[in-house]
Amino acid sequence: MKTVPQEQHGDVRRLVLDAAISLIESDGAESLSMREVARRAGVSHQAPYHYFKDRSGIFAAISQEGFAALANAFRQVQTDGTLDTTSPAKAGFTAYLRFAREHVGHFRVMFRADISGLSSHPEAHECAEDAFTELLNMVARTVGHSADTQDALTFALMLWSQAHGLATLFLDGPLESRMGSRLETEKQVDAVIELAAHMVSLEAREQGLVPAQY
Amino acid sequence: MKTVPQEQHGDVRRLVLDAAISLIESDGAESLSMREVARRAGVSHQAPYHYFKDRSGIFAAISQEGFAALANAFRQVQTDGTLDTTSPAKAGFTAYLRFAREHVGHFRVMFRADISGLSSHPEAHECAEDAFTELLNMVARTVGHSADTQDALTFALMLWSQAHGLATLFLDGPLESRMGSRLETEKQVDAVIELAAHMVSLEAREQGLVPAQY
DNA sequence: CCCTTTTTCTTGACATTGTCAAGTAGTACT
DNA sequence: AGTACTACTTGACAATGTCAAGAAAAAGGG
Repeated sequence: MKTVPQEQHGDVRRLVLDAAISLIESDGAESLSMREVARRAGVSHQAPYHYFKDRSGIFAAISQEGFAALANAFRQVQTDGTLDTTSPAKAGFTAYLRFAREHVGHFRVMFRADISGLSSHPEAHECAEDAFTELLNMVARTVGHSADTQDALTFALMLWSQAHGLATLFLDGPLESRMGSRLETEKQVDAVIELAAHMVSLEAREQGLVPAQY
Repeated sequence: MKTVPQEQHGDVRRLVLDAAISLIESDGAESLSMREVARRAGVSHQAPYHYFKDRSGIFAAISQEGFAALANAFRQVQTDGTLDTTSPAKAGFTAYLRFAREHVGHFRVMFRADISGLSSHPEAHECAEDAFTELLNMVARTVGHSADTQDALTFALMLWSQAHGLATLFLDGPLESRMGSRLETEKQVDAVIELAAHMVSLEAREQGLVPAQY
């Protein structure tokens, strides 16, 4: 088993990653600079290169971390057995939106093919695959289990698209100005979630889906 | 030692924009460089500055162009009076995804708050507002007209989220590797569209929505 | 035609960036 | 002590965004 770099003394790797994430949160991925990150971590401009091959290495590490956290979030959606069968998708939607809001820095990297590093960094790619698997599991668990694999995939993709679109539109989309306060925005998101979850129920009923309890 | 003006007083502005868009399409917005764009447009490294205030000015122009084109696309969805009442949202979804696929360069800029310039460039912002208005119109026209303004907004946002999420996931998301061929991907997208459109029909029927024909 | 003004583009310069190369202080083990 | 390795640092270089200033070309008027 491989040793994962843990909290040693003043772990520079962690400092660098956190600086990068907070930089992305505040100014977007565009303006992440190796040197600025190093500066904020209080190290020389070359220190980060000891932990990350290059700039894209930092992005890859962030997206890896992000997908791992997302998979975790999926895993924790209603595993306690108390399923809301009238609105089975709501918990999933809410969890996705919360993840996006609480991990803005990660989220902004994970879904950008040009910087996510999923194609070039296998370890990040694996975490993404894992997250997708957990998504499928979550859908089967909460909404229902399709007999046909293809149908299950399509259903899951539809749900993911809905959640992902909502998250990206409200995070980075052109809606900020249109919405008034932060509270207003929150209310609007909840309304969309409610509507979408209701539609999912209708569809699930028509398809005769039932949650895979266990 | 200067290059012959092969383009007849060709609009440098257009050349620069097209070079930028194609660069973003192939390598992502991250790697758009003023100087590379100028090089591809066959002009000096400072020529673009005559048409765009700075790098962000180019992005703003692209997102403005993009939102204008998107508004246009919305306007053209089923204006011929032949509405598909059993699957009223399908045309809209399809149009959105076609727009995304045919304007990848624009699309990648329009929905990134850090580079879209919507907050700093009013003319781009206005085009975005316009596109949103046209979205609302399109929804009322094809799916149905809600009495309650709030409901109509929520419904439109739900539809937009669904379409947008699907577009972004398939354009830049972690699905490329999972999908096999390009054809496979296309089929999967169509399946999701079909499912989503079906759900919209169910919901519209329950809400008693009817398309606003005129 | 020439002269002036404005638009359009160029060259030059500078600070900042990503990254390679090489050096150095500390720790671990022999 | 010596040797190897880790975790950095300093130095250098090409490339980038952008400011400043100049040149060329076009436009307009006499």
